Amino acid sequence: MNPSTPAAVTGDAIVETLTASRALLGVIARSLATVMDTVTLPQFRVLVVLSDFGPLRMGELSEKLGANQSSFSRFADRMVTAGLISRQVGTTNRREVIISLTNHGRDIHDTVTEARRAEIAALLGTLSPAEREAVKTGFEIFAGAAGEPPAADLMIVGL
Amino acid sequence: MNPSTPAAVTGDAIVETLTASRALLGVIARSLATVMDTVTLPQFRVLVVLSDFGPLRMGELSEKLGANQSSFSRFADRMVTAGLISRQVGTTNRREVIISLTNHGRDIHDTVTEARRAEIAALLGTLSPAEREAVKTGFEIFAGAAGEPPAADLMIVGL
DNA sequence: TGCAATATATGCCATACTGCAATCATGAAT
DNA sequence: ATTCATGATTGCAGTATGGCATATATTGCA
Repeated sequence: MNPSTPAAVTGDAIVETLTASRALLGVIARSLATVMDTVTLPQFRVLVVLSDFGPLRMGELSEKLGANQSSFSRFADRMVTAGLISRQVGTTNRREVIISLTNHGRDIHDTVTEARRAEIAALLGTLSPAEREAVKTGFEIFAGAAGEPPAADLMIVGL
Repeated sequence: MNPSTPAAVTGDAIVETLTASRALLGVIARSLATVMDTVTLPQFRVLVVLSDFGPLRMGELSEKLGANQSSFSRFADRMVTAGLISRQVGTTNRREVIISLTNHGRDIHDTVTEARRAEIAALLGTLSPAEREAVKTGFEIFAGAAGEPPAADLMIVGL
């Protein structure tokens, strides 16, 4: 279409991608800000995992979080005390302890998710239909190429 | 161009945006993983700020980080001990203490930045020139609409 | 029944981060 | 010279997270 080399195009695209990633990180951060006085980042991560997978055993949960099992037991203590999750003895196997979201925990997760959606919706709302379509297409292509990040990667930053 | 309502387009675009944001968060997280055994997230944030603004006074730095000034003094102790930053008495005003990046601190910041660039470049490299262009355009539009996130927002997530 | 395996919890201890109040060092002003 | 203001550090105290080794409870097996 134009005489610029592929390398040059790629260079620009990298810069745009990094800029957009900062912008999206801002959205993520602001959505979290609303609940950061109630939960810590690692704790929020637990809410996300439980929301994705449903109730899990202590061991499964600690493994998914990459945490030491014994560390996680006390980690869970704090979240139970805060009313974010609940412990229940396993029905079939009484030595298992099942962790579930409480309503409060689910509310917090949903609050963040909704804040994120709302901000992005508002942001896209300022665009023309053509621009929205361009954003959607670009993100679609990028997300397809990148794939879903492994849960373990996201935990590095606590989300 | 087609009969779909703006609302429907926006809805799809929101989903794509959220998906892409997870993908980008994965890139960010992996780029940090390489240095997470050397620095903590809050500490890395200091490296970013110093890299952006150059040497700063204790007070300026703690303010930019939204931290209590006395907390930050000991926070700085740890980073000095780790060889990430250095303290220097101010030249004009001897009660000021200037914080600068050490070579080690700069290296760590650059390592992360470079890892991020490299992964995005590799990712974009798998796309056709037309797709790269579409990604660039979409991200450009989105970033333009979103604007640069305030530093305070990024600090919520420690970056 | 006695013993090994499994799942979780506890004892102990270490580090990172945070805030408030008080202190120390330096510079500026009266 | 004394007093006041500024900038940073220190004392004290608390929360969150983390790991290693050990103890407890339950189950399954011999």
